[in-house]
Amino acid sequence: MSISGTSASHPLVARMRPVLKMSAEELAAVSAVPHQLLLFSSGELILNAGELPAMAYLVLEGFVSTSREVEDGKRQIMFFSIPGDMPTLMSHPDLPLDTDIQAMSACRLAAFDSRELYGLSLHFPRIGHIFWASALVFASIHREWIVNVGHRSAVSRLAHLFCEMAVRLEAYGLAREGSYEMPLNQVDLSDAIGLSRIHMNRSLQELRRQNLLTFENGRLTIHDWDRLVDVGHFRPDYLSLSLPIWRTGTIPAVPARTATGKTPVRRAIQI
Amino acid sequence: MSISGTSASHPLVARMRPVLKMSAEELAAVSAVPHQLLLFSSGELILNAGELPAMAYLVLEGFVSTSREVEDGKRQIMFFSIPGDMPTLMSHPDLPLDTDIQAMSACRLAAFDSRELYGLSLHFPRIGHIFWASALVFASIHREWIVNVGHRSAVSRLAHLFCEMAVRLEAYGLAREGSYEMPLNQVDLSDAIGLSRIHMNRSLQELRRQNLLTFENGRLTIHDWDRLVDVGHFRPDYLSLSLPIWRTGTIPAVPARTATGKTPVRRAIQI
DNA sequence: CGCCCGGTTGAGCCGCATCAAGACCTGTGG
DNA sequence: CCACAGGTCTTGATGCGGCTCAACCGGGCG
Repeated sequence: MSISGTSASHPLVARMRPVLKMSAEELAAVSAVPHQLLLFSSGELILNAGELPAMAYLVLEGFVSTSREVEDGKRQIMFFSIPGDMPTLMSHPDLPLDTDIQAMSACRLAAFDSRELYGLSLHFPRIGHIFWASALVFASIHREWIVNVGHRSAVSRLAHLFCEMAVRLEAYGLAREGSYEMPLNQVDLSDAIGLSRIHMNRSLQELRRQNLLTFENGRLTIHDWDRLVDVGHFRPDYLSLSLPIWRTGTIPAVPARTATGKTPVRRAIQI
Repeated sequence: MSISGTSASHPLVARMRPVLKMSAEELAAVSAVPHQLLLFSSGELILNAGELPAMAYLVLEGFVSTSREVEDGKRQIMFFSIPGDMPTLMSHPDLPLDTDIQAMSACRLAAFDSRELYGLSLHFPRIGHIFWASALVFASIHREWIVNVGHRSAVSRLAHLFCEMAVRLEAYGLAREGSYEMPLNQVDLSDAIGLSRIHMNRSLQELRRQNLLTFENGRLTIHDWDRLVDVGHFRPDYLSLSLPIWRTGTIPAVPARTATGKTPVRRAIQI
C-alpha cells in the first residue's frame, strides 16, 4: 500500500512525474521544496484542529482521516486520505485548521514546508491550478457525503463509502479486482458515516448476508460490484471526471450530454 | 437585499472594489470581462447538474441554492448563495456541474463568460488566489454541513443554519440586529437540513416556543442569539476566519492559539 | 492467567418519517 | 362577485430505523 517509487528522489516529484508532464523548471522547483519523511502509528494525531498547518503532508502509506470532534465527545470523519493524497490541501495554509488530521493506521508521510510548497503557485500557474482543482475535488466529495449522511439509510451509506474508496484506491492502483486494504475498524467506519457502532455492525452484517462483500483483517473484498453500487446509489460517474484532475492535473474530454437530463430551464429575463 | 452599487459600472468591480485593493491593471482586466444581467423568478433552474457552466454567476439579489436530486425524487440542498456570492465558483469551469443551481426567490444575477473570468488567474495570481481560497471556503462550509446532518438533532440543525446565515448575511451588511430576509419556505429549509417537511415545521415551532426567533413572511428575526448559538452548537469562530478571505481576499491575522486546545501529539518518527 | 480491544447479540426506547386531513391564503376564471 | 385550485402551513396518528444500555465472545498480549 504505497505510491512512492523505490528510487524516489523527492516524494512530490515521484508522486507527480508519472501523471503530470512537467517542464524542467517545474520539476526543479518542486524538487527544491525541502521535505522529510515521517512515521505515525495508528491513532496518532498528525495535525490538530485550530493549529496552523506549517507543514503540508503527502500520504505515502496508510490511511489518514480528516475529522472533527463534535460537542458530545464523538467525532465525525469527513474524509479518508489514501496514499497519494495530500490532506492538508483541504485548507488554507495561512488559516488555522478546522479539522483534526489523524493516522488511522500505521502511516508513512512526507512533509513539506507549507510556504515553500504553496509559494510555487506564484511562479508556476499550473501548480497553482492543481491546488485549486484539488480544493474543488474535496468540495465535491464533501457534497457527496452531505447527500450520503443526509438522505440515505445506514446500509446505503456504508455501501456508498465502500464504492467511493474502491474507485479512489483503484485510481492509484491500490485496489485490484474489487479488493483493497482498508485498515479501519468498525468504530472508524461508524464515525465516518454517522452511525452508532452497534448499528454499523448490523449494517455490515447485512451487506455480508447479501453476499455483497467481506471485510476481514483490514481488507475489503467486493463480491458483487453492480449490486453494491445499486445499494449505495453510487453514481459511477462520481469522481470519474474529477479524479483525472487529481491524477494527471488535466481535464478530461467532456462527454456528450446525456439525453436523459432535463433540458435546462432558461427563461431568465435579460436586462 | 442587494449588493450592487447604484453607479455599478461592472458588477464584479462593484463587488470587489470596496473590499479588495486592486491594481489598475487588475481593475482593467476585471472590467473587461463581458457580462450580462439576468432576472430569474423563484424556483427557476439557473444551471443544471451535468451541464457545463459556460457562465459564472454573481448573485446580486435573492437567494440561490446549490442542490442535488437524490434517488427517491427528493433534493438535498447543500448551500444557499446570497447576494455577493458566486455559486459557480464551487465547481471547475471545464467540468460538468455536479449540482443544480436554482433560484430560491426572485433573483437578479450577473453572468460572466467562464473562460474569460477564469482566464484572469493566468495573468493575475492574486485573482487566481481568490478562486482557490473561495473553493477552500466552500469546502469548509460543506464540512460543517456534514457535521450538521450527521450528528445533530433536528432543532440543532435548524438553529445552526439560522446562525450560519446570520453571520454570512451580516458580513455583507444584509442582516441587522439579528434580523434578515430569508425568502425560503419550510420545504426549502427541510431540503437543506435533510428533514421531512412535517418535522421541519415542528422543529420551527419548537424554536419559536422557546422564544429564540420568529420566522414570518420570509424574514427571520433572532430574539436570543446566545441561546440560539447554544442550541445549534454553532461555533462562533466558524467562518470568522474564512469570511475575510471572501470579503477582502486577504488573510486575517492569526489569533494566538487558545490554551484550551490539546497540545498536538507529535510523536512521529522521523526517518 | 487476566486484561483489553474489537466484534457481536439482545431488549427497549425515541426521534423522525410517513400517511392523512384540515386551515388559511392567493390567484384565476366564470 | 363567487367558486375553485394550488400552495403553504399545521396537526394528529402510527410505524420504523437507528440509538442506547447491557452483556458476552474471542483473540492478542503483557
